[in-house]
Amino acid sequence: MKVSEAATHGRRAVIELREKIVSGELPGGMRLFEVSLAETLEISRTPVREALSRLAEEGLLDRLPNGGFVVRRFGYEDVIDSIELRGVMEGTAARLAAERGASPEGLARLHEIVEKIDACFGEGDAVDFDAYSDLNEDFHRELAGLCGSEMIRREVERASALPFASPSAFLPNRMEIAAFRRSLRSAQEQHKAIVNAIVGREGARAEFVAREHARTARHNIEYIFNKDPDLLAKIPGLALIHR
Amino acid sequence: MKVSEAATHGRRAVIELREKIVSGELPGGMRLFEVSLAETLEISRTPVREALSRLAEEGLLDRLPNGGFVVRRFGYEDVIDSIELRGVMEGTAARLAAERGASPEGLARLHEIVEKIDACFGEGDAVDFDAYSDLNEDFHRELAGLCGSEMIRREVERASALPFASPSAFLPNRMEIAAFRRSLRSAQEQHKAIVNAIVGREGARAEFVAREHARTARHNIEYIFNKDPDLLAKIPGLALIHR
DNA sequence: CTGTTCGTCAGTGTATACAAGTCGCCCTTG
DNA sequence: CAAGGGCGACTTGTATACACTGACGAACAG
Repeated sequence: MKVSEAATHGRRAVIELREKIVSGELPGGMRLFEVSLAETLEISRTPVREALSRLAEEGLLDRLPNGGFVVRRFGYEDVIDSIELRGVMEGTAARLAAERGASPEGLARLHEIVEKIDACFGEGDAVDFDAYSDLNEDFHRELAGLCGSEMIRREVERASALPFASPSAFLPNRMEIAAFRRSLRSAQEQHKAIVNAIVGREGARAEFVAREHARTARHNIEYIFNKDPDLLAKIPGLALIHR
Repeated sequence: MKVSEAATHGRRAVIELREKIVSGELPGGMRLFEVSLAETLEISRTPVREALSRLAEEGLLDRLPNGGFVVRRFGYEDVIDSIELRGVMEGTAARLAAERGASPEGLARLHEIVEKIDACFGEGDAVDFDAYSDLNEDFHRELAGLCGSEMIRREVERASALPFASPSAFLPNRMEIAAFRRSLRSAQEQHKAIVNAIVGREGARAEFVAREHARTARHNIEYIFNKDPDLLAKIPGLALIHR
């Protein structure tokens, strides 16, 4: 058996089912039955139950009042709202880091990430997307934990958990649109402003730049919905959106 | 079998275990073993697993990396942080209700609740605690759903889920301290200000009054920790705090 | 034709036996 | 004495049989 596979049937089931939900293969509103899933995945009902329970925790499934699960249905408004919530949570993490003070180590790591992101930009519109995407995630993860509170870190991460709420959800793998690439530069300016505000103990500024930063994602998704809805099925994590 | 009992062993186990955690009988940091819990509750391991899974979802347990659960450990900072987060979330709900507009029905229900709370106050410091407590919960629940977004409602409710994060966590059953009773009046003033701000589409005001409103709870818990720590074991939902 | 009741069945709830993994301890060996 | 390996107990993972419940439909009575 492959080592790369998660050790247990339960973990594997979580991964496979998540993939099927995110890809839209199990569409929103569909009820999931333990027996049929067990047959599909070729395991018994027990690890299936385990997996369903974890996916409910993750927010991809809803529990029915009398037992059973349905795939949660997400619409345009839910995407907007979850981006809004991520902005609010990241804003709170930034504000608390400014108000309560951030550890020198954390700030150093954040500065380092920002510098590395700078290095992703070349002449003109050229951007190293893959590197930017990874570093962007690092930045947001570091920000979440910066104020030193485990509870804040945890809840900020949670707000980024849904596939379309993540900070790099729309950081286009091979997106050719020039406006999107340019938006990365202004996003990086916001990264710097957030760090600067935290260093200067400017809580309100840190909070609201972080919120505005999340608006970039909202702007992108609005563009996609209005101008290029075909992209919906193509961008990972957007295929499950109900139209 | 009694009708009042939750239908399934699993549900009953959730209730009993939650009670034992909140009361401090199962202290923070304690590892929970399926077999021993099954023996204690006189059921098999299956519904115990189900219950543990739900309590992890609720935030009272943490999953261990290689299986198993521990009772989550909460300290003073966690109480402060979770109240902060509830304030942030309720602030967001209030702001969005102001910005996006609230339904007339929702606003009417909110007004009605506010009026009923007014009726809880008598001459001098007299307050009908029980009625206030129920109505206060109604107010916060109504506020959470006021902007019409199911996702916002759900996440605000979630932020109030931990026993010491709930809006009426410290609304003292039989608390004799006059200052606490007086604080209820100013809390009610804040209720009115929040509603007023929402009606007037003043998003920023709604958000920050709601945040300040949550500070009442923080103020109370700071008082308890500093001046009267014996109360910790007595107030429901505070017994699980690690000192 | 409509309402009610009973049966069937699909699906989850529960118990339990067995498998497999993890961790600590002890023994062995260098 | 230290390090490494292996043994064993303890705990969770998995399969499966059976119980229970709720929903739907058919049949019968009013």
